[in-house]
Formats: sequence, structure tokens, C-alpha cells
Amino acid sequence: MANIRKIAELAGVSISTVSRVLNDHPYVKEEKRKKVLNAMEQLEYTRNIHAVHLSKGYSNMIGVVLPTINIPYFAGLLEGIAEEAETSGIHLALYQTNYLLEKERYSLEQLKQRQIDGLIICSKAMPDHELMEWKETGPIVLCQSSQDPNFSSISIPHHTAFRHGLDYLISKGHRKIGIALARKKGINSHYRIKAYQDALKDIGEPYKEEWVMDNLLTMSDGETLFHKWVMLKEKPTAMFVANDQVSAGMLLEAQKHSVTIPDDLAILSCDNQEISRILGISTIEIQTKEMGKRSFTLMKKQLKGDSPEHFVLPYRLIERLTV
Amino acid sequence: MANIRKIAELAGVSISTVSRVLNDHPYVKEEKRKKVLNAMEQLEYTRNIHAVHLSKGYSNMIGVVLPTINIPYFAGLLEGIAEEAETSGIHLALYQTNYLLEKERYSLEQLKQRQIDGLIICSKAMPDHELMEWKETGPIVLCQSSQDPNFSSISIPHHTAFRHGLDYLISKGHRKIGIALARKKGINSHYRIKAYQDALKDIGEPYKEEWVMDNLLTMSDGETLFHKWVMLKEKPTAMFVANDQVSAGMLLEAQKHSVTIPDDLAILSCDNQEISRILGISTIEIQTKEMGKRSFTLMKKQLKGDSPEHFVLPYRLIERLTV
DNA sequence: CTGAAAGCGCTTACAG
DNA sequence: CTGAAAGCGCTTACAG
Repeated sequence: MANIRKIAELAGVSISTVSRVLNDHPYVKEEKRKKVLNAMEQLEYTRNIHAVHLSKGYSNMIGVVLPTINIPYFAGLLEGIAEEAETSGIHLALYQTNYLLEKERYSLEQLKQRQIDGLIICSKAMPDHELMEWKETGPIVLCQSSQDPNFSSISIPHHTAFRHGLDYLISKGHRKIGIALARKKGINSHYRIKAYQDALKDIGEPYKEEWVMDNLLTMSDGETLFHKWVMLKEKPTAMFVANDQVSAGMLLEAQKHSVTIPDDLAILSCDNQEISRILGISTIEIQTKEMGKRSFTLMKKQLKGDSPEHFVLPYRLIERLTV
Repeated sequence: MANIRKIAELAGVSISTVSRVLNDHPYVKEEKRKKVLNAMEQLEYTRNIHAVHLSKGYSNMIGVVLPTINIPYFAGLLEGIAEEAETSGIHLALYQTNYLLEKERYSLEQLKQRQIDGLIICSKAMPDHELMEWKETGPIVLCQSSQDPNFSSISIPHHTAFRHGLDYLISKGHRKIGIALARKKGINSHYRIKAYQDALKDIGEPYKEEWVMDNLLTMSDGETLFHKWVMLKEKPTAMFVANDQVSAGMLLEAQKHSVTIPDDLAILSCDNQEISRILGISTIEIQTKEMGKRSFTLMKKQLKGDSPEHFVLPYRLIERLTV
């Protein structure tokens, strides 16, 4: 494999000059540039990118942490991130964690070893205080609500948005409202539960643990959710579901069992993915792809030395047929 | 930032010894190992991975090329790939190409520069003869039918499977059959069209260009497809659709317009994603996640020097309610 | 505009 | 079991 030295020899210049040509530096006499270019062609030169990384001290690659790719919400985020990365000529390394702490730590370890220049965390199991220990490691962007001055963050205003949805349900006459979350533990869920409790208080309804469902991500989970609802002694008249896949599964299963939506059960969803439009599911739109793009923009800012920022994306309530 | 030399100094050993400790080599006296470990802790040492890569000549990272992440078929593949990569401790770099040739070339360029040790191509726009020019560049695995001895490949037997589906439709009494593809150009489509033509020939029906639809990927595309079908002067009684998202969109739109499935129109799909089970869509199962995993296994074999292999995954026809 | 030299931080025969 | 030395292939002040 030809290296820069061989090129220099063949072209009759110094390796400095070859490097300059390689990096499009000005101040190279056209004649020498030509010679170098020729030599590179003759020897079929390809730059060894590892040497560049070692010299420069960075890799031009950023990592993305997510629990699992094959869920529209995360696929949407990743799509946005990948689009922005592409236009910036920055590479993406993928860390699929399944919410396993060790894998999340592993990705942070990679940041430390400079395998990646920064890390975008789409969702995590790691508690905030543990993440804090990594704050000096490198730039980190969180796709979730955060006030932490050490990390950038992007999200929708979860408390406000969820409250908005709840008030909407209440305005439609519902007082018995259940909620369905992806994971109770996440920070987003934290805000949603808070909003839920606030809303209940305002209408003087008690908080019932059994009306807060969780561990729901897929359409199948939505089917399960429906049956859980069926089994409930006292049933909510409305469910506020944290993701469209689950809502869709629940809706379709309800229809199969001749439960009328929204009369027997109202469903309000989150995300506004394609399927919710097609099935006519009322939902709170979250622009996942846009969120992915913004997260990358925030990362780029941090990479060039800016301090972390917190960005809040707008949401909107889309009325359709399930409430 | 502490480097290996600093560690050596502090521990009172040579850098060779430090390196040995770092790489778990045998033949290091326990006492010295301890000293080195201590020194590393004191100086908060982190290995510079770029130096390792430069020295070793490889990066422990492989690239994945796909047109767009946010489509269940590709997300499924990627999920499988990521799972296997994780257990092998190999990193993944993502190249979202949108079927743009320049981006596909870019990913191959990265392979050449050793940014990645190998490339898994989930789907591509690049014609085979152009890809051929890159055969010396490094290990490449294709997730599509291929006999090319230069690349490994994994796929289902597209011709056989598609023919199987067609014969199934025919056995149900259909003779007017249309097909709906993602992209006419791909190699998979090539085999499918071939199978389609063969089947038509066998039952003595003519091949009609207007019954071969393409550019169909999403549920929205499925809605569009339904309306195209409606506008057709002469209508197929059955559509064989190459992906579940499109089938789902078509089915739901048909139901909205009181077109009875399968009586007015039969739909046979491909993939067997969750949604096809839930909507009761008859489909040909393709194990995308498994395919992703296998593609990675093939890659690993090539990385350790084995010659390329071609692996064919089984498929199965799942009868449900739409045929 | 150009080159010699130092530096990035590791790995790996080789000799002992 | 251990160390000195060469090597991986670039980049980047510095001096001219």
C-alpha cells in the first residue's frame, strides 16, 4: 500500500507538500500539485484515515445510543440524525443498547477512548446522576427533557403537552382516564405522570396505580393493553397512550372485539406517525425526524466548543376520530 | 492526557510491558502488572483507539448501507446486524444513501480508506458491474440474491418465493393478477418480475405493463396504490404486494371505500411484519432480523479470510384473511 | 511556496 | 518474562 512517503518520492517533493495537496491547502505551486496528483494516481494511493485521526486527535464520527432501532419513534430519530450527519460529512456509529446499562456504559467508554467525538443519546436507562460522572468525557446530547447544564438536550415540553392532551380528554367529558407509557422509569414518563397527577387533582379524581400501564412499545403491546383494559374492574373511559404503535394495536384489537372507539373507549395517542393518520387516531404530534436533525445540530455546536443548549420543539394536538 | 509512555515511567517498566498489560498478554509478572494497573488508575489513562487502529491496520468497524432507516424492512435488517455486531464487539457505521449513487460510492470509498473493515449493503442503486470494480477494496456482503463469487450474499429465493405466492393466488382462482414492487430496478424485483412473467405464461395470460406498479414503500404508498387500482380500466382481482406496509395501506384504504377484501380484491403481501398479523394480511414471511444477523456472520467469515459465500434463507407462506 | 523534523500513541518482532 | 527500537502514516508548527 502506497503511503505519503512513496508519493513524495515519486513526485520529487517533500511529504509536507503531499500532505498539503491532500488537504487542499493553498500555497502549493500548481506544477508540484500536478506531480503529486499524478503520483497518487500511479500508485493508487488511498489515505490511511487512522493516521489522520491519530494526528488530528479526533475521528469525525459521532455515536448514537438507542434501545432498539426497529421502533418507528427511534427509527425516525435516527433517520433525522443520519440525514444531518450526511450533509456534515460526519460518520455515525450505532449503539443499540436494549436499555442495558452495561451497553450504555460501553458507548460512553467509546467516547472516552475517542472512538467517537460525541454521543447522542436517544433514550437511556442510566440514571441522571450516573451520566453526570461522564460529563467531562465529551459532548453529549440528550433527546429528552433536561435542564442539566452539562449536556445539550432536545425534546418537546412533555409536561405541557401531556397536560394539554389530558385537558382535551377532560373537555370531551372524560373523568376516568388511564395512561399507557413505554417505560415508567424514563424522564419523559416522569413528566407525563406528573402532568397526569396534576390533571387528576384539578378534577378531583383519585390517582389509581392500576390505570397507569407501562412497558408498551409495539402494536402487539397495544393488543395486550386492550385486554388489560377489558379485565379492569373499573374501566377508564379514555386512555392516553404514549405512542402510536400501541394505540394502533389497541384500536384494532378493540374493533375486533366490537368495542366502539371512541364511544366505549376513547384513545388519545402520541407521535403522529403515518399509521395514526391512516387509522384516524387522535394524537399529539412529535416531530421525531426533526428532533433527530436538531439533536445533530446541537452536537455540532458542542463540537465546535459552544456550551450545551436546551432546545424545546413544538408539538400539536391533532383531532381525529378516536376521542 | 496520559499516554502509554507516562504510564511506563510511573510504573517503572517499559512501554512494551504496558502494552502487554493493556492487551491481556500472558507473560507479565504479576507484580509489574499491578504496578501498571495502578499507574493507569492514577493517571486516569484511556487508550487512544486511533493509535491502535493505525498500528493494527484495521478499525474493528463495519459499515452498513441502506436507503433509509425508517422503513420496517430495513430497520429489521439493521436491528439484526446491530445485535450480532454487539456480541462480536464490532462497531457499526451507518450510511443512509436514499439510493443515491454518490452516497453508495462514498461508503465504498470509506472501505477503501480503511475507515471500515467491511461493508454490508442492504440495498443499492448501483449496478452490479459498477460494484464489481470495488471487489478488491474489502469484504462486502449483499443482502440480496447474488451469484457473484466476489461478494457474500444472503437473501430468500426471490424467484421461487414469488412464484409460490403467485401459484397460491392462481390456486385460489385468480387469473388477473397485478404486482406491486418497491423499485422495479432492484435485483430482487428482477427475479420477482421474472417469476411473474413465468406464471402468466403458464396460465396463458398476457403480461401487462400497467399491472406492474412500483415505487411503493410506505403505508401512504399503499393508499395511493389502492386508488391506482380503482382507476384501472381492467382491474386485477388480486394484487401481490412486495411489502407489508404497502399492503396495510392498501387494505385499510380499500375498507374505507367499501371494497371488500378478498372478494373484490385479494391482497397477498411480503414480509410478515407485526402489522400483517394484526390486520390479517396473508403474506410471505421474510425473516428480516435473521437476515441481518446472518449477513453479519457472513461478514465475520470474510474478515477472517474465508472466501465469499451465498446463503439462502427459507421463507414461508402465511395464509390469513386477504386472499 | 517548501522541506526537515517532531509529534500523535500505540503494536510487534527481535534479542535477551 | 522484559525492554529497546522500528514501524504504522499522517499533520503541523517552524524556519526559510
